[in-house]
Amino acid sequence: METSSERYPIVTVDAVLLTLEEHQVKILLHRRSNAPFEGAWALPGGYLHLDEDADTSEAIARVLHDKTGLDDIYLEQLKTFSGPARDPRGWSVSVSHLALIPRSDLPDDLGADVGLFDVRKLPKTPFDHGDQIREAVSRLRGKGAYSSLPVQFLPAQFTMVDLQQVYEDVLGETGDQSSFRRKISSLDIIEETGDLAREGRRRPAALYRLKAPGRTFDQSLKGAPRGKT
Amino acid sequence: METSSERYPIVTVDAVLLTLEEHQVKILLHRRSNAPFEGAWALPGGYLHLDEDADTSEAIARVLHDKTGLDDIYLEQLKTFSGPARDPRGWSVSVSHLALIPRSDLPDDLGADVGLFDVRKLPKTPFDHGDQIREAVSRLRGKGAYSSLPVQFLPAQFTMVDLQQVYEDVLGETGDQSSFRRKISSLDIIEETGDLAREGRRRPAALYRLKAPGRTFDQSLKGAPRGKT
DNA sequence: AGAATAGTGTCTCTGAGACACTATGTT
DNA sequence: AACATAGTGTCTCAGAGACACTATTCT
Repeated sequence: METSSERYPIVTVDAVLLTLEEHQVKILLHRRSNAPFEGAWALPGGYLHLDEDADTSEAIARVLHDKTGLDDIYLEQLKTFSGPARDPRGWSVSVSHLALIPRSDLPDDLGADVGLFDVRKLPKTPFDHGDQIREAVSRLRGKGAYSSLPVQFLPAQFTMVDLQQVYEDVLGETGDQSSFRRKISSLDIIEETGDLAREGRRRPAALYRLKAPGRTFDQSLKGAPRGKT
Repeated sequence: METSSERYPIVTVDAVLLTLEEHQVKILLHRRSNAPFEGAWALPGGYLHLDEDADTSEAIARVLHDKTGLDDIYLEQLKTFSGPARDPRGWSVSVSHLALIPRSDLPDDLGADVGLFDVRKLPKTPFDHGDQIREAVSRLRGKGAYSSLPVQFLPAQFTMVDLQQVYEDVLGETGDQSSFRRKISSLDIIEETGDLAREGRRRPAALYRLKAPGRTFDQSLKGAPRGKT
């Protein structure tokens, strides 16, 4: 029966970490400090630590923590990429994850080896990172129209106007205010906090938050809240 | 200390192979011939063959070919399951796939170590196969309402009435004929073959086929038609 | 009070479901 | 011709977009 043809493949985890900056969907890339492709802009990723990771979501959460200092990032599994050629080190499997984060959770200055890039103007990336990014953006846009994914780009409290702006930035189209509010209400994913956003302008807006801590319905519960360290 | 391969986890591929029999969604399980869980009903699955598999989809296609003799099965990647506890042999990663097949493509008699089970009355399954099955059925039902997934349960040629029956079997609810035809037309996924199905009953029905060989839109192109070998 | 932004009421038009009808084959 | 199943026409109602209106706060 099993005559293992060789041994096991290399296994890694990667994250397509997206955020919104200047009304553009941007991706966080990181300069590789090791071979292969040392010095190239690439997705944050790394190996599993079999002695500490509970699953691949925890593994990528750990990697992101180590590379960006952030915890409690919204994560969901995207797709697994595999094959003999995608990594020059040999037959490999990469479990790719979608990560979403408000721009304000990142430091203003990211440093020299971390950068945010408009997803429509990407630098050359190694491996199949381009495919992973395309997959992630397509997931965001595809489900974005009627899911709670874009909410992850906002801080915990936000106004309806903020929310509408985010959806429009993600989908690249503007819409009617009244229709938007109706649609969001029917999705039943946010609730009023009771507070108001008074930012010195004119009439203050009501503040909302995501309803269930565990986000929406289908895939989302995966690597979501992470009560982790 | 356990067999832990220290650096890399065990990597396997599994398939949740679904079909439709007697208007029920059924899953193909297979009696394990090896440890662990020898003799238990489990998902068909196996190891990667690094010297012959081009990716995980090809790997699971090869496994299914070896276990059922079938080629050209509709496949799409489902999700990757991982963790230290899901397999007693150690930290493991399983890339799970959804496979759909017409009942008529399977032999009438499946033999003693292959069985079809109603997805609502599953036998005990080892590993996290129960989770994988739930995930697959939920994907089928979730996307089934407006995707071309259920078409994969039918042979290459089928009538509108056949098609409606399949959707209703999958979703578990009946609907209006006129509405159904309008919805399917708007999806633009099938086309008339020009032939008629004359099965000795009364008026013959027009025959249809899936439009693009590459199925629908979003995820489906993954492991789809497979001009394999 | 007036300006500016937040938030709502409502008209219309489209699209889905319900249901009755027509069409075309078999016996 | 009668019948059974395939396939279509159309009515109605609910929901989405467009747009004008009202509400609340700041200066």
